[in-house]
Amino acid sequence: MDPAAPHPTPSRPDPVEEAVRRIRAHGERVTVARTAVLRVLADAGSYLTADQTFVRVNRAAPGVHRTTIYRALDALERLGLVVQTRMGQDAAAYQLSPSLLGATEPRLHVICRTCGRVDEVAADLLADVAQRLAAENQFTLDPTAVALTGQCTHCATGNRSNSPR
Amino acid sequence: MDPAAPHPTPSRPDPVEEAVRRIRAHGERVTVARTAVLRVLADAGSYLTADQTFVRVNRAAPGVHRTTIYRALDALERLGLVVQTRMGQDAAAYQLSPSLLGATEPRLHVICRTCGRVDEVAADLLADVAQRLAAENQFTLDPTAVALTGQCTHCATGNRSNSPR
DNA sequence: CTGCTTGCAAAGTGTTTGCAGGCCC
DNA sequence: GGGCCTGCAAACACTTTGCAAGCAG
Repeated sequence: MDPAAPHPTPSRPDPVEEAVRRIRAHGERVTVARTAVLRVLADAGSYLTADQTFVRVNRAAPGVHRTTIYRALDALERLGLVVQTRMGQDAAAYQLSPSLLGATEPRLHVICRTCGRVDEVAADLLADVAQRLAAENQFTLDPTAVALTGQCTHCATGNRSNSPR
Repeated sequence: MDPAAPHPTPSRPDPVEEAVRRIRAHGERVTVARTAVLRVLADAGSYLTADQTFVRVNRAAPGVHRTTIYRALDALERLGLVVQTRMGQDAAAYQLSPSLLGATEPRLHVICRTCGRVDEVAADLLADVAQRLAAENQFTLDPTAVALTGQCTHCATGNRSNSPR
């Protein structure tokens, strides 16, 4: 409850501050909408869709238009501050870039095709794959943008009682 | 050009015939639309979107409605005869199930985030990943449904002259 | 004949665009 | 103050749904 130490890692300031710095460094503008989007993504534990971001941003900064969320997310992605991932058929999902979080590895998730559940998995899972792609196909894999689809044990064992989505 | 040997592997007849057999085995109906969809997918070298399938089906069987393509693809996917993959932001892409082609491994592709190009890669690329997911996360990976995103050398080397999509 | 499939039209969802006004730098 | 960002409305692409008619089994 110490207001002076909101985070366990004081050495890493605030990802939002760092992001703002980088926006300026790129010569782009820091606006209420963009800052709010960054804050919301920073506070979110995992992926957020554009719509979820819209809802949360409007709690803190009412009046921000849905279109602006899309444009802000797009701009932040171009600046490398936000990463977009596609999971299944659904809306695109966004998270802060690992570089802002001090993480060397991005968060990696698997999604169950049947029940739609999302689980986090070992971040280095695709390390070998990335190396092989670089060597054999001259292709630089973006592990964050990869959505691994399949089935969780619960659904794979023929459990049909799950909500199909 | 020998009409009696259209395929180098005569032991495997026609994926469409096999698919039709399985449709019947599941107690579902074999229709012109479904057969045409299967034929088109069988003849296609790689992924087809629903719309591409629609266009090609209508060349062979004019009058088939776009909605029917969606419903046919959905039905065939439920029967395990067709696999759907999402690539980037674009429309869903479909291919015949590997089980129909006698292949043990599905086709695997990488897509360049910048220029949108799709390349086929080694089919066993994700074998280790699948094993790890099974062991560590009790998760059955569906390699066919995975779209690997990243950048091709051409775009990664700062080449900005590409059509951005 | 029974009811799964289809055609048609319309709605739905997620996302993008054009334009005028507003705010950041 | 110049021009990037935004709000608003409309368009957009892809996909789904309701209903009546049609065809497979």
